[in-house]
Amino acid sequence: MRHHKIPDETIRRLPLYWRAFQKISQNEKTHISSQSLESIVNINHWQIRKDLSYFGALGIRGTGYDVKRLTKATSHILKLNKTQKVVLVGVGNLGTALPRYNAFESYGLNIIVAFDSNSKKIGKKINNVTVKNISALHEVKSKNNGIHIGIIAVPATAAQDIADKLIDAGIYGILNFAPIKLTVPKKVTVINIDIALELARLLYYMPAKLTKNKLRF
Amino acid sequence: MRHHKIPDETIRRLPLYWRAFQKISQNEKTHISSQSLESIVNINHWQIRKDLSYFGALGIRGTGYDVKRLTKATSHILKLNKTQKVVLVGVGNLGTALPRYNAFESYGLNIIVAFDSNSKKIGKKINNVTVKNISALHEVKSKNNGIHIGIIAVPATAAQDIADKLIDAGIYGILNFAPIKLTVPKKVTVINIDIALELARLLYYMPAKLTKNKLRF
DNA sequence: TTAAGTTTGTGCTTGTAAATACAAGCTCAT
DNA sequence: ATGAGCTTGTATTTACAAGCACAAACTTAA
Repeated sequence: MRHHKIPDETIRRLPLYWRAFQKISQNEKTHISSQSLESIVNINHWQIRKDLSYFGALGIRGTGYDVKRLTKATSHILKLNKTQKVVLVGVGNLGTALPRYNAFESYGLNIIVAFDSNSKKIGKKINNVTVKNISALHEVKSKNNGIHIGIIAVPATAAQDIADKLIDAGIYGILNFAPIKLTVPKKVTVINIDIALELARLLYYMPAKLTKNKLRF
Repeated sequence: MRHHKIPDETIRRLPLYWRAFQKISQNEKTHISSQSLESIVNINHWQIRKDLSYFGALGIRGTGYDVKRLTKATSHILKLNKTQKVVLVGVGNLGTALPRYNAFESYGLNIIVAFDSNSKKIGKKINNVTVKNISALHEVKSKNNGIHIGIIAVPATAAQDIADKLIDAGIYGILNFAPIKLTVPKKVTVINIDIALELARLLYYMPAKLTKNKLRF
């Protein structure tokens, strides 16, 4: 199994496993079966086994998975074993919420600096994160301080320009909240979160009778 | 094609098309080909044609798609042709950002009331949205005012309880920001946005040399 | 009217992930 | 040490979505 390409969907689930392992290891339990893990993470036990098997035989038949070992393994795979520095661009409504959002900490992710173009915001501190002028974005590179991930929380019109600047500054991964598809070199990975789109999509699944509108087209 | 089940992935792209049509109809253009649409939404032209064909023959061969007609059709499918009322629960860091987030408006989505358990926040207004005590959540039902969508932006520990309450109050669709898988009846649709998870997932795709950590497991 | 040029709609192929079933491997009690 | 009872790892099947190619249908110009 080891040399197969790991499915993206497996990677998507991995942080869930990791978070569960963290929680379990706080209890006294040293081992856990895929069956009991299922009830924690709400993922089928066979799916769990298949996912974990991509990274080699990590479990012990008859006993289950060694929680410590799995924590170590998934930490390593997801590169969560040391704190990761993140740069944020855009401290508007959404951007301001992110440095305060403590869910990042649980993954060892740390927003260490923010940038904005609005001069009123520059110099402010959001939960210990200083907001700098966007023209200083290149500093991220020159300081070469191990920042490889950026969050874009600017309006759609500015997003591509910011993405280009981030990549210039040595960023290899972008979490993009702007509702636009960014064009980036192959070496750069972009993950999009389009909140309004998800909400709009949700509407489709609503029972039609609730939102009755007769219309032919 | 009409009677086939429409793929979820098609539904996921539909809001993107819709947004593009809105923009195009502001220009003078009355028709657009899948080819030119590709350059706007960054989705392959054959994918666009296949997606749209699920809803019947909406285009004209040799000419393209009638923008007005498509706007109407996609609006109807996504139920975006009239303003949709949304209820928000939890006005913490993330929750506070959402009523101010103008991206919702562009889809005709309208947060009309918010709830929180923190007494300090109750009575406040966030961008014209009043924050009420969470104990009054049932009002949503009694008023029966056409609210069928809820946003959960509370801590993971409280999320399931809030979900239950929302469903009791007549909510059929939940946008869940809490990092937990909600258990809901089949008639209710849940869409999850787990921001920290996406950021953690991004790490996996980063070049290993950048975050060098040697470790065997 | 006809032929050249466009553009859609869809059948077919390929790729990817979920679901299933079960053999292989481990533990523990006797 | 042996067999009953678990639990993993994976081969196979099933389901779904992407990618492709091209005939069908329309437009326009002569």
